[in-house]
Amino acid sequence: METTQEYILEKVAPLFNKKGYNGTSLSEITKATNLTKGAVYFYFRNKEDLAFQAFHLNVKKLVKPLNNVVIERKGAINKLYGMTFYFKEYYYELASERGGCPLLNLGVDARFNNPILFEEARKICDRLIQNTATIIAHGIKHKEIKEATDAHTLATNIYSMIEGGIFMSLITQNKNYIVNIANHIESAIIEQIRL
Amino acid sequence: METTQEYILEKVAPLFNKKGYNGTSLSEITKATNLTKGAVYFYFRNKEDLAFQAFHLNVKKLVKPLNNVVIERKGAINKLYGMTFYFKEYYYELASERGGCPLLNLGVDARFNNPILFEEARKICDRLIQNTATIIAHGIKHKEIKEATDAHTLATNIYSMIEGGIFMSLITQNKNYIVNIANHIESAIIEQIRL
DNA sequence: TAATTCACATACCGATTGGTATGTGAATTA
DNA sequence: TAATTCACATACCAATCGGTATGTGAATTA
Repeated sequence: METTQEYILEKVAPLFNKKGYNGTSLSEITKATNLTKGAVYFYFRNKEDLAFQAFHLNVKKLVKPLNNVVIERKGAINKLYGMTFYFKEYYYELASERGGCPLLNLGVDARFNNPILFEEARKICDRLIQNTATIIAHGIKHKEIKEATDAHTLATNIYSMIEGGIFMSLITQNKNYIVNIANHIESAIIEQIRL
Repeated sequence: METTQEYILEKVAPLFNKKGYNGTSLSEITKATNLTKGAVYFYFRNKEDLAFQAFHLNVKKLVKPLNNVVIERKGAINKLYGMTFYFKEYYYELASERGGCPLLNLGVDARFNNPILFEEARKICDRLIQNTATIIAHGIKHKEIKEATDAHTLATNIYSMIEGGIFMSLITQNKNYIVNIANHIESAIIEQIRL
C-alpha cells in the first residue's frame, strides 16, 4: 500500500518536473494532492526537501525501465542497442507525460537558482555516463568493441546526443528528433566501434 | 549611444537567461539596473514584455557571431565546419558568461509556464534548423554534398547534438563535452556527407 | 519665461509566497 | 476507559510578488 508520503511525491514530482522549483508553489502542491500544507509539512521539512525527493522519484521512473532494458540484454553492443531502443520506443511518451527529462529540466532550472538541487542533477548525470562508460569498457575487454575506443568520451557523446534529442523533441513536440538521434547513435557510433 | 531601454535589456537579459522567468523578480531587475520600477515600467509594458525582448537579445548575442563565422566562409562544407568551429571556440565561454544557451534555457523554463515565451523559443529553434538545412541543401545542389543526404534530418541532428553538448558542458562545467560533440559532428557527419 | 513634456523615482496596492503555530478527530496505547 | 499519539486541517505570519498611481526635477517647447 502506498503511504501518504509516497502519494504526495507521486502527485508532486511531475509538477516540479514541468514547472521547475520556483514555478511550483505550495498552493499548487496542495491542490494537486488534495491535502493541506499541514500534511505536506508533516512529511517534508520544506519545499526544497520535497523538490529533492521529487527529483529522485522522477529520475527513478525513467532510469529504471532503461536499466531493465539494458540488464536483460547480454553483451555491450546489445546493451547499447537496448539504450537506443529505450529512447526510441519508450522515452518520448514517458517524458512528455511526466514533463520531460528530469535531468535536463533540473539541470537548467536549478543551475543558478538552487545549488543543492543542481549538484544532485550533476551527480545523476555523472552516474548515467559512468554506467554507459562501464558497458563500453566491458565491451572492449571482451573483444566486442574496438580497443582504440575512448569509453568515457563516447559515453558522454551518447548522453549529449540523447539529452539534445529529447530537448528538440519536446520543444518541437515531434518524436522524430529523439528517434533520429537514436538512429544516428546506432549507425554512426555503435556500428563504428563494434569489432 | 545606448538608450536606457537598451541598457535595461543588457543588464536584465543575462538574469532571465540564468534564473528563468519566475526566478527573476522585479526587485532583482531594479537592483541589476540601479533603476526603479518606475523606469522599468516606463520602457516595458510588463515583466513578460521585458523577458520577451531579453530573450531575443540573448539569442542575437549568440547567433550573430555564429552567422558571421558561417557567412564569411564559402561553400557548404566550410560553412558547416564554421559552425563546429564556433561552438568549439566561442560558444562555451559566451554561454557560461551569459548563463547558457537561451534557446535551451527558455525552452525548458517556459514550456509549462509561459506559452508565449515558449512559442518564441520554438520559432528560434525552427529558424536555426532551417538555416542549417538550407546550407546543406545548397551543398547538395552544388555537388559538394552527397545527393542522398536528408538535409532537414541532418540539420536537426546537428542541433540536437549541439544543444545536448552545451547542456552537458554546463551541468558538468567542463568545456570538453561541447568540444567532443563538435568533433563528432565533424568526423561522423560532415566528413561522411561530403562528396 | 511660463507651460508642458519627458524620464524617471517614490509610495502604495492586493495577492501570493513559503513557513509555522495551533487545533482536532480518530486511532492507539496504557 | 482515560491518556496519549498520530495524521493531518485550520489559521495565521512576515516577506515578497507584479503592477500602478502619483510625485518631481530637468529638459523642452511655446
